[in-house]
Amino acid sequence: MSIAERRIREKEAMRSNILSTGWQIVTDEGWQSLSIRKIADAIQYSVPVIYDHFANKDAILIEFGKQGFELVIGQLTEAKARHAEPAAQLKAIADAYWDFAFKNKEHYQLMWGMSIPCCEMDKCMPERSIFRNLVMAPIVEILEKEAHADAESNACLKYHTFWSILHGLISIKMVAPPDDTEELNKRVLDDAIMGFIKNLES
Amino acid sequence: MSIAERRIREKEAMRSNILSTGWQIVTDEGWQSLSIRKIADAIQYSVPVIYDHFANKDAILIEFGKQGFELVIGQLTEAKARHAEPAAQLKAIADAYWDFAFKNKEHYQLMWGMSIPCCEMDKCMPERSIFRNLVMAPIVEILEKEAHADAESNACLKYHTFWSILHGLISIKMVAPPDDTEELNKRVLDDAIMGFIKNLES
DNA sequence: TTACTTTTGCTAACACTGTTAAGTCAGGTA
DNA sequence: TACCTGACTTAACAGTGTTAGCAAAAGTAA
Repeated sequence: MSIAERRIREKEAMRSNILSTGWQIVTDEGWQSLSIRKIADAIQYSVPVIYDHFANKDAILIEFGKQGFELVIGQLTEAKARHAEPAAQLKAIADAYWDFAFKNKEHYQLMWGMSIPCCEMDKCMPERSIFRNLVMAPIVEILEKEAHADAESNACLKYHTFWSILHGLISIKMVAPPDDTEELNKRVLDDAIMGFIKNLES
Repeated sequence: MSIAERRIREKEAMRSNILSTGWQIVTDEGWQSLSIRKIADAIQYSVPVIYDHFANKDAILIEFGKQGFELVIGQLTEAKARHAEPAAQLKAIADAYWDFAFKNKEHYQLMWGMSIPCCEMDKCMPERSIFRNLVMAPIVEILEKEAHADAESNACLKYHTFWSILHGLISIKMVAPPDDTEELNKRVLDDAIMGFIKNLES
């Protein structure tokens, strides 16, 4: 009983030790240079121990992606709650998402599988649908207010557009950082999102 | 004279042999699994000869990125030439860009440095500014037609927005391919780009 | 033609990756 | 006490990018 319990506890402790040590390496050197051996070295265990807790290296990176989703969902929820009007909510979500991406660059990249084969993503990431619902709700509200014929199916379309704009801007800025000013980038975001919202309402 | 010329010719032949053989591997197995040894094997030379022609593996991948730019610039130029009105030109460019991205997935990914450390990109890729000018021209035209106060500076903003929408849509579809229908994706593109153009004109 | 130099290409290694088979040894169980 | 299960290790396999050092061929000058 108690022994088995302790063993489970120890196993979980080891697992989270691997994750937090791994994350330390990621923040220090970038996720590209995370390696199983580096983790093993840091936790002072041999390499195969890590494979007792994770199927492979990708599983560890996917775990970080999940953590990223949990983080951003929290921040988006807060940002949304600060406003009543759906248009204002949408703008707040966009701003919060933007902030998150650049304050949590490593997380952001792992969330959208910049490293991981894409097919496994959807199964491992139920968080993506939470994110989706969060963004979709205010869009549906706006469309319904404007009494559009097919609000539901349009919302799906508009959701994709909304966060394509966001993700596009962020991707570009991440690939080629210092050739434009910080300020221009924020203006592009504002321009795009305000245009999008305006279009939604008309 | 003639001997030196032949040597240069042979050297260039070897270089393009490396590139075309490398590209064969990329199209067969994806750029992630391109390796120097695989190229060496395929061209039936030992590994170090490749380093006589390219500083490292990244240099080869960057070369493919360049080729991608040349390709897309050609196709966008054609698409643009088929229309007279700047709004129609912009739409045609967007459609052509979209087509290119999915018909040349490997090229597209290498163009935007999904593998390569970003800092070196700008130096190695003057093609990016050609691309930029190509897209910017019709935007400037529209803005000037509408007699906007600061057409020039706005165009820069709008250019970023335009292709952020494009790149965002494409990135998303590339990361998670089969969860939405082909048709929806095209509708999202049309929706986003038409909305963008409408905004530009008002 | 001979002697010298340059170029070309190779072998073999270094220092890393991810992953796993096989064995050791301690803790817990009957 | 004898056994067994698991935790943990060593050592290896099969890859990766990269480079030092050497042999042979090719071209040049006497």
